[in-house]
This record gives sequence, C-alpha cells and structure tokens, in this order.
Amino acid sequence: MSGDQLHNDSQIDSGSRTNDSHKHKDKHKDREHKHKDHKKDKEREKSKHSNSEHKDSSEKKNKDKDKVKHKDGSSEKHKDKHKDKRKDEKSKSSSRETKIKKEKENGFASPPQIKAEPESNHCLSPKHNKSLKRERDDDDTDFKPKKIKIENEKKAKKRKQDQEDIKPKKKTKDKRGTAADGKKRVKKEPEEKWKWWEEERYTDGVKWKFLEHKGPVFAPDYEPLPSKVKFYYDGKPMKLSPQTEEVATFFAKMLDHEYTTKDIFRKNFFKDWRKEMTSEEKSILTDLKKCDFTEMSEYFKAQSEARKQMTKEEKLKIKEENERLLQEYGFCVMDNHKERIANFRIEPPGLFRGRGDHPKMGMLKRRIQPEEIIINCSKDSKIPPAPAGHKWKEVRHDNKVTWLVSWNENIQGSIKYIMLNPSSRIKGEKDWQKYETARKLKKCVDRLRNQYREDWKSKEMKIRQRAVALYFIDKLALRAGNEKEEGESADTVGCCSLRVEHIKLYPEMDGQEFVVEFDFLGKDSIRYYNKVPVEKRVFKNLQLFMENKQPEDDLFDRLNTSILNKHLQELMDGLTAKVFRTYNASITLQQQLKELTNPDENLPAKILSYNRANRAVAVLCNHQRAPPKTFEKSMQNLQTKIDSKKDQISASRRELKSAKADAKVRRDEKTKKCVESKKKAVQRLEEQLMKLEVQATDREENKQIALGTSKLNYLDPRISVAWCKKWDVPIEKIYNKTQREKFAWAIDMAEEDYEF
DNA sequence: GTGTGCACTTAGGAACCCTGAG
DNA sequence: CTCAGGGTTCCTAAGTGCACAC
Repeated sequence: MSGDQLHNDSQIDSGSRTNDSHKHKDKHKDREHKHKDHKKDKEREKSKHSNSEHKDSSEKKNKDKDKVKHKDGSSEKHKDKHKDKRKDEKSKSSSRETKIKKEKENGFASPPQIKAEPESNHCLSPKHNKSLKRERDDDDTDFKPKKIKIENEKKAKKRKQDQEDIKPKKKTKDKRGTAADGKKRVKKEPEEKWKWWEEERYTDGVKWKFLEHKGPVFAPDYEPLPSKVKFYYDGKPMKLSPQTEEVATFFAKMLDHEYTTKDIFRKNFFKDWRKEMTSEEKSILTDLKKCDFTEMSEYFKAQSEARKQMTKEEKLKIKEENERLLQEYGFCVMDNHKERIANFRIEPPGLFRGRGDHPKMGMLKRRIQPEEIIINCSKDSKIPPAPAGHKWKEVRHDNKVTWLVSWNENIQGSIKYIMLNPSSRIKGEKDWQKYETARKLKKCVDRLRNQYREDWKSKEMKIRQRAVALYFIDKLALRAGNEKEEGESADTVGCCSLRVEHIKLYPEMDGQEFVVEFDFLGKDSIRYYNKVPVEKRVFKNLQLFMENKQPEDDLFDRLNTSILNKHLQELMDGLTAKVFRTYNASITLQQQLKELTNPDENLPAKILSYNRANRAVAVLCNHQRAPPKTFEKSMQNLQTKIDSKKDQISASRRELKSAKADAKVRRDEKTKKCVESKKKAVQRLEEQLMKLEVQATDREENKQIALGTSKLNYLDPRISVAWCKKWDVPIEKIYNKTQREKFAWAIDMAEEDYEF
C-alpha cells in the first residue's frame, strides 16, 4: 500500500464517479454478475483533495482528542488496488484526509462510556410522545425561542397567550377565509415578515387549512425549425414530421455532450424516438448512425449566441416577462399567508440524463399535458383553470400533504410534485423539527453507542450486522442504503446495501491495525473512498460477515433499512438512520467552530475559519463537486494578484524607509506626517495581501468540496447564527439572501449562546 | 417480513446573472 | 464599457422513510 501515496501531486486522483457496473442482486438469490463493459468514459473523476495545510492544522488541534480512541483517518489516497473493475479506471482516490479531524470532532473519539450529557436519559422514553408536534413544544422551552431571554417563564407564558390569541383567529379565519380574504392580508405582509415560528403548529398530520394557487406553468409548445435547417439521413435531406423533429432536436441539442456517444444512451434514444415517428419515417430511419443532426445543432448554437447578443432592452423585456410569470404563478396562499412556490413550471420534455451509469439514459421524457395533472388545493379556494381546451386529470383537496400539483413521470414511473419554497412555513417547520430531532439524539448518543458496541458481541447475526452498520452510519456518516431495483438506475449503494466487493480488510496497514478500505459509489454516483481503522471487534465481525460470500453478495445480508430504522425507533422516538448524518454534521460544525475560531483574528480570517469548519462537515458527508473548469486558471490569476501585491508592498516599504531616514534628518512636521502616511499605506497593502492569501487558501481547499449541500441541509443554522453574533460577523457573510430567507427562523431565534 | 406507492429531503451540475478589474 | 469569473438560482435526479396491502 504504501506505494500508493500518490499523492503528491495534487492532482490527485480522481475518484471517479464512475461506475462500474456490477449488478448484483438481491439478497439471497444468486446473483448474476454482469459486468459491464464499458469503461467509464470520461466521466469525470472527482477527487478529493485535501489540503495539507488545512489538515495539519486541524490535526494539531485535535491531537489531544486523538489519543483517545482511534485515530483513524488516515486516508491515503488510494490507488488502484481494486482489481476488479475499477482497475482500469483511473482510479483516483479521493483522499479524504480531512476526515481525520472530523472524527474527533464529533466526539466519537471519546470513550463511550461517559456521562456526558446531563440529561442523557432524556430520550429514553421512546414511545410516548408520539406526536411530533408535541415534541417540539416541549423542546421549545429548552431552546429559548426568541429573543427575550430573561425569565423564561414569563416569556413562555406570554407566548402561549399570544398564540392563543392569534391562532384561533387565524385558523378560524382561514377556514373559511375566502380567497379574497386571504389575499388581502397577504398584501401587507411583506413589510413585516411573518414569524411562523412563533405560532402554534398543526398536530395530527394536517398540513394546512386553506390553500389556493394558480396551477402550474406548462413548457412552451414546440416550435418547428425553419425549413432551411435540414436533417439528413444517409447524406440526404429529409423533412421530419413535427413530432419526430421535436425529439430529434432534443438529441441535436446534446450533440456535443459526451453521452450522445454512449451506446446505452443512443440505444435508448433511438428506441424512444422511433416510437414518435410516422410509419413512413419509421421505415426509413433505421440506423442512428446515418442520422445527421449537425445542421440542427449549429442552428441552436447560433440561437444561443444570438440570445447572448441581444440588446439590453430585449433582455429586459424577457426579464420582465419572467417576473410577471413569477408574480402570477410563483406564489400561493396557504393559511392566510402568501408563500413562494419552489418549482411552478412543469418539467419540459427532453432526453433523460441520469447520473452515473444510468441504464435509462437517453430515454424520452414526455411532454406533460394538463390531462395528466392533479391539482391539490382547498375546497373553498379558487380552483385554477386548466389551459383553454383542456382539463385537469383531477382536482383534490388533501390537506394532509404539502404539494400543490403532481404528475407522473414516465422514466422511473415516479410522481413529481410542485411544492413550496424552503422559506415557507411548511418547509421551515419541518426543517426546524429535523434539527430538534438531531439534538435529541445528542442527548442519548452515548447510550446508543454503548448499546451498539454491546451488540457487536451478540449471538445473533442479525443484531451484529445491525450494530456494525450502525457504527458505520454513526462514525462515517454513511447514508442508510435502501435497496434499489436492479436495472432501474445506476448501481449505487449506502450502508445497508454495501456489498462484499465494496470493502477490503487490512489487519494492518501503515502502522495501523484493523483498517477497512471503503470504495463504492453512493448517491448520484459519487465515489466514496476511505480507509478507516476500526475497532478489533468490528473488524472481526466484518470478516465473519464476508465468509463464504461472493464479491457481489450483500455484506449485511440479514439487514435492511427497515429493520435498522425499526430498531432505531425503539431506541429513541423519531430516530432514523439519517438523523445521525444531521447530528454528526451539526455537532462537527459546532466543535470545529469552537476550535478554529481565533478571537484575535480579523473578519476574513474568521470567515476562513467558518469555511473550514463547514468544509470539515462537507468532507465528512462526502459532498464533492467537479473541480470548476476554470479552477487552475483562476487560481493562477489570484496568485498573480498576490505577487503584484507583494511587489507593491516592498516598494511601499522602501518608500517608508527612506521617508523615515529623511525624517530623522529633517525632523519637521511635514516629514513626520509623510512617514505616518507611508506607514498607513504599507499597512493597508498588507491587509489587502492577507485578504488575498486567505481567499487563495480557501479556494484551494475547496477545489473539489461542495459546501452548499451541508450548509443547506445538515447544519443547524442556529449554530451559525450564534457564531456570527458571538464574533460580530455579519450574517450576510455566511448566508446569502436566499439562505437568509430559508433560515429566517434561526436568525430570529438564536442567541449567541445557542448550543446545538 | 415483503413489496409497492407515495411524500418529501437531499444532491450536483447547468444556466443565468452580477460585479469589479482593466 | 467589456468581459471573465464566481456566486446564485434553477433544475430535476436520487435518495430516505413511512404506510399499507398481502
């Protein structure tokens, strides 16, 4: 192994999101192993790069904790060792060194036993308080909702009262609140933002009492190509029927994308395309290779070029039109409040592009007609009219769900929905609740960890598997891993669906004992690669689970997510596998912020610390991105700026020096002043330099890490808000406008002493 | 238990847009 | 004023988890 250290260069390997393909199958039956041919094309590989600097520092910081249990994390960059499939790939490894730190950070390292949280038993009582809502209420008291921190009691009381006042009113009103009614009040709302988090929540599954909206916006009709744009078959121009032509344009638009060269894509496309053809076309167009779409493709390129060249006025006009649509269709009224809709447009037809090695890539995604649309709204609302000459498939009034519109999608046969924006009450409450559940886990995580450690010794295989899987979910923040239907989507796995071929055991590696090497494709076919030292008992169990199995067999053959979640539910009310991800992400952020923030540093440095804490989480959760295409170049540019700034500084220093010398001789006011101003100039430049350097570091460390996903979905926003307050960092530096809207509740309620 | 449908969250990349350096 | 580049928004795929039928 050691050879592998490839790493020196940064570039690293990439991990590819590749896909290998094996398919495997269901548990217990035999599995066929089909190997797919293909190589991954150039799928882009991603690699994770870890910045050494970063690592060091964190390592340092964590040193102490390290000692505690395992230090794991050593991740090397991996090399190809996997013989099987991946070998050819350029495997790249993703080195996630940073992983190291996170572990400690999140407290795993600490010995299990422990006392730790005072109220650890808090979560013991699983079953009763069932209603989530209730739960929240309870919690409320503990996390001090609003600003007033003085006397909680009073506050609480008062709050309740307020609610009492408000609520009944509202609710009743809503009830029959006619549309007009609703709208009216809505109007003024913008001025004072509605603080839904100060109101009572619905219980028992009701999501709203009143809901009115305008229905979806459909994709524009197909506009046939000008007749001068020709399609050629076997070298001869051929006029296509509109339907056939439309589908052809979908392909033409993707012509320079790599997947139009993939066999599966072409095969799926051609099959679906033929279904749209007239019988005459069908008889002529029998070979995709003979189809020439280049003229069509050129035409679209020219069009998009033309769009770019439009005058300001034209652009403005388009913008206004979009704004008009947004105003008309982009909002709904839910319980007396105007709320923004997330996606009010029906997905336009096109060719399906799955991620990774998707068996359905290239299939035709059909155009959706009003006759396929289900509208959901309240009975007493104004029901949106279907487009002229059409009718809806159905209008229903189900207030136990949050969606406004739904339709069936033809590729996977799943249902698509139009729902509200993250800033809405309905999404916000749920989000808040999610973090409350994670905080509840915090209170009993030690107990749970002890429990699964005990279970490693169980006589029952099923329990052992469950315990080891849970350990991975907790320690490595793996996803649950539901089973998927083979052939319906790319071959990806999560914890419960790991196969023997996804891990390798090393009794000893690089001076560490019991190392497990993970290498698999997770959600979105993003590669997860990690080498982790585990406890001996876990290691032995893994050996046992792998005995007598083929590579394509399930590692945890007695386990699935439903068994696991059922167990978790018994341990803590509301607990599921994904809560561990939320919990570990948030606690890691909190701990990293504590460790990395230096009170004496200036604003940019503090922000860098924040980003590093955020990055530690992103690494933990394996949130990768393709390095921006312009990455190298932009890095270079930055470096150039830094260099020139340095030159400026030395020049400026020289001037200062000579001014000083001058002042020594002359000793008059004027020269003194001159020295002062030169001094200032040097300082200013140095500050600018620092800023640039911080920026460079931040960017470099972020090369293939995506911070957005964790920030949006895993980090309790109150942690960030509290940190901003504590260190006087403007919240705008951390959250942009959209994010501030989504997290308005947290921004309003978290104080600087908020503890996750 | 298993299989299936449904609702809803989480995810990365493309498209779009804005800004600040030159 | 232009244009690159980086942030933001849009888009929709791909997950999780629960309920329900058998």
